[in-house]
Amino acid sequence: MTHAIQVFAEYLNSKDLKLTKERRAVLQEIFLHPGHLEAEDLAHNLRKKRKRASRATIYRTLDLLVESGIVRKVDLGHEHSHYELELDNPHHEHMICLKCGKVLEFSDKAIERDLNRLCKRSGFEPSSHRFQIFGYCDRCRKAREQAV
Amino acid sequence: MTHAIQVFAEYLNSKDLKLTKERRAVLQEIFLHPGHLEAEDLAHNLRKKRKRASRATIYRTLDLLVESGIVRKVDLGHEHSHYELELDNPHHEHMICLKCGKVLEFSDKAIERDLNRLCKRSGFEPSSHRFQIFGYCDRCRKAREQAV
DNA sequence: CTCGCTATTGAGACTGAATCTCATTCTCAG
DNA sequence: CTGAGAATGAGATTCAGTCTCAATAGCGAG
Ligand SMILES: [Mn+2]
Ligand SMILES: [Mn+2]
Ligand SMILES: [Zn+2]
Ligand SMILES: [Zn+2]
Repeated sequence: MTHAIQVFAEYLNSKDLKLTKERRAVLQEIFLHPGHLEAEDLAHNLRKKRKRASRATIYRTLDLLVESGIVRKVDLGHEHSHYELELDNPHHEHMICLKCGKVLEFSDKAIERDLNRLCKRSGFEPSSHRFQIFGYCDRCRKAREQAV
Repeated sequence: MTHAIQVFAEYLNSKDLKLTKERRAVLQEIFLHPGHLEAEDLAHNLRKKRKRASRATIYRTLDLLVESGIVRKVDLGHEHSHYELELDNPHHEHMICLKCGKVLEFSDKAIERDLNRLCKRSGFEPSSHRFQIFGYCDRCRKAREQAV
């Protein structure tokens, strides 16, 4: 957290931007709720704490946090974006349960190797990628099997 | 195309739905422009041919085509969906050029194997997945290297 | 072929996520 | 402490996609 604030402050400074109380509050809130969060949750949580920030500010701040490498935008197949910490949280992919929404994280060297091999073969220079698996988590799978 | 119409007609029939001229026109248009198409393009193309169909009808028809297994919805990282033929077009993943928008398709047995292995390990039952690689296609990569 | 029950259509209202506008307020370097 | 410039919030706006509902069309029975 302290480290993140520092990184953020430096980033903002380098761009002649300012570290406002709203931006600080958003970053703090992200640390309080680790995991995959959405902008509206953030707004909601801040409101409960009387640290309200407008939707516009929250989205603007999230963009800045992404640019500064503190937060990462993730696609979980919903109609809106999710965000997760990038600091101390290495790249990974997601399995998403279609029943309960649970998200499992995974990463696999073999897949990354294959990806690079495939890109090389087509002369494609990869800069990012994402891999999502939709299905049923252990719990929900068992519940379905019962039902049959 | 003939086959697709037949599949569609059967699907519609099985659901007590009707094969209207709008639905036929949409399906026909999809065959005329193979590749990754978007709903608005479809609307535009049909309008040029005086076969206009409303946005609502186009989206409704695309849903039906997906349900009947003729068309597949694909995510290319844009804010809107793309669609591609599913008939005679086996599952594959996409590389998307950030410069020119070009889309390369690829598929890889090793990745599919890894995916299944990883799911098994977590007790996750996969039902679908998608893998996107963002970066620069061969052409654009070379143009960038020149620029340096 | 005609009838009539249903499904379908289109215009436009609506939604939800995200972005923009702009007048007012805040930050921080000097 | 101050002022230039950045940031904020309310609300308007955008954009893809969905919904509503009155008018229309498909199609199976007869
Ligand atoms: Mn994650
Ligand atoms: Mn494709
Ligand atoms: Zn689950
Ligand atoms: Zn390109």
